[in-house]
Amino acid sequence: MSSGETTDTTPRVTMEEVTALAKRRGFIFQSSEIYGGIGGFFDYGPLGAILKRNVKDAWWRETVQLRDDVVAFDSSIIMHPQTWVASGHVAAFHDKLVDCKNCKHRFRADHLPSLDKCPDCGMRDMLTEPRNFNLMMQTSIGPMEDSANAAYLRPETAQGMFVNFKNVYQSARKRPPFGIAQIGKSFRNEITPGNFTFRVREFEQAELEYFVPDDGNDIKVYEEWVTARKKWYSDYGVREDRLRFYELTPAERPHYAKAGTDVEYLFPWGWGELESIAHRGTYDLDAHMKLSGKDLRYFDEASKAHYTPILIESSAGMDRTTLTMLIDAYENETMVDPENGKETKRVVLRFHPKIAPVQVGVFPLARNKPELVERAQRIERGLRPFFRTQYDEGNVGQLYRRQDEIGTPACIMVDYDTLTDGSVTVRDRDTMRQDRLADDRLAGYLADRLGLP
RNA sequence: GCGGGUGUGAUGUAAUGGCAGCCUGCGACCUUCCCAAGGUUGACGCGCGGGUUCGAUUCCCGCCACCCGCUCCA
Repeated sequence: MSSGETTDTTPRVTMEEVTALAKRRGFIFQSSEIYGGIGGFFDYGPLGAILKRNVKDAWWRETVQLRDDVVAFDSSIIMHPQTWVASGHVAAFHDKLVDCKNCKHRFRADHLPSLDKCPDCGMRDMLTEPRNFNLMMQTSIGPMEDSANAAYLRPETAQGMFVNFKNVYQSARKRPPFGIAQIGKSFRNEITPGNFTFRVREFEQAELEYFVPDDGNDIKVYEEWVTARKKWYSDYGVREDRLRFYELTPAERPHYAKAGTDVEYLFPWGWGELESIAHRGTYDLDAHMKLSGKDLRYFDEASKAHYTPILIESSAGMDRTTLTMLIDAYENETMVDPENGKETKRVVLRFHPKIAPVQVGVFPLARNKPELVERAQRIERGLRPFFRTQYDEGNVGQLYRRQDEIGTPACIMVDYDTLTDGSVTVRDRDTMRQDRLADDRLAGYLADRLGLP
């Protein structure tokens, strides 16, 4: 969309490679596969669950833990149905849509001048009946199914923080500027799920709602958050040339928003949105105040007056970010052995050490030598409280390749010298270089290489 | 939801109206020991449901899932 793109848009990997590896190594599976699968839902396997957790932890650490102006939150998935009236989701998600059977275009029924003629191709009698497309998932509260107790699964986590603004501001003893953050599941009846875990019907969001006073600093705070989020992606190793921060034009953003930025990653199928950072004005709190009749303003001691805070929001998709980490780390590498000139290939996931599901692999040089096995297992157990470790044994080359394929940054080999002088070799995932060091230096070396636990 | 395509072990694939073969991976054992070494061996498959047929993984129909577009935008 933005002009003057200089990025090489050639996919580095295909989605087939990524999905095959994700399944073979236990990152991500299609949900309910033995029953034929169910569209738009996925399960995270042993490595994927850790990867996603690490992504969420990284977000939480930088957004909540390391700041004194953001507090934690965890709201319920099902909220009072009026919430979604105020948020606009009931209206927006209840639009009647018609399709043209001739040109296949789709229109909002209330935007059409006539229901018998297609505004695009001009054909008559090709439009379908207006149909409801409610993108919110419905359920019912209580054992009796009737319309009186209908409820929705939240399509975003943000509203839980909006409606609780006053609870938090009173109990946490915070005054704007301050933020509320949460990570949680949301649900949408996407018309067309697809692109693996990119567009799904059940997904996890990490959302920050930052409330600022209307003192003229709102744009500055918004820009600080854009900068903070840029730093986050960069700190966790997403390639800069595959990431862009697209600033929305006034026409592209809602009428109440003074600014908006989409964070986009270059997926194999093209640019896709990971996160949206938005200046939302007082729109959300105003809507809830109007519908509920409750006062959601805060009291400013200095001026002895009540104000509605301005909202700066960052809303990031955790499944999308996890997928980004997987794709961005994926590398098909061809190497030439300097000794014999032979070409070898390997698949390596270059995860940032802090999000790699396994950080340290520990192996004995030979599996049929009990003293090597015992020593390697002892070292692995010693590192386990501080790093995500994995013990394995087998053929040396296979052990390394297997760890490359799941993105383990460091591998420790216990050999015969270990038994005599206690030294081990540490093999680096990216350079494949090996360093020999004394075992009492191991923990410090790894902490340095992988980051503090 | 609409149009087009696809569906064979965990992965990537081959062939076939009558035994489904292979690569990689995975497990066990032997041997070797520093980058997918060698040997022996094992487990796992025709997406689901109907129909045609003596017999269907193969042909037909329906469903489901996936891929490409429309749509959606965390």
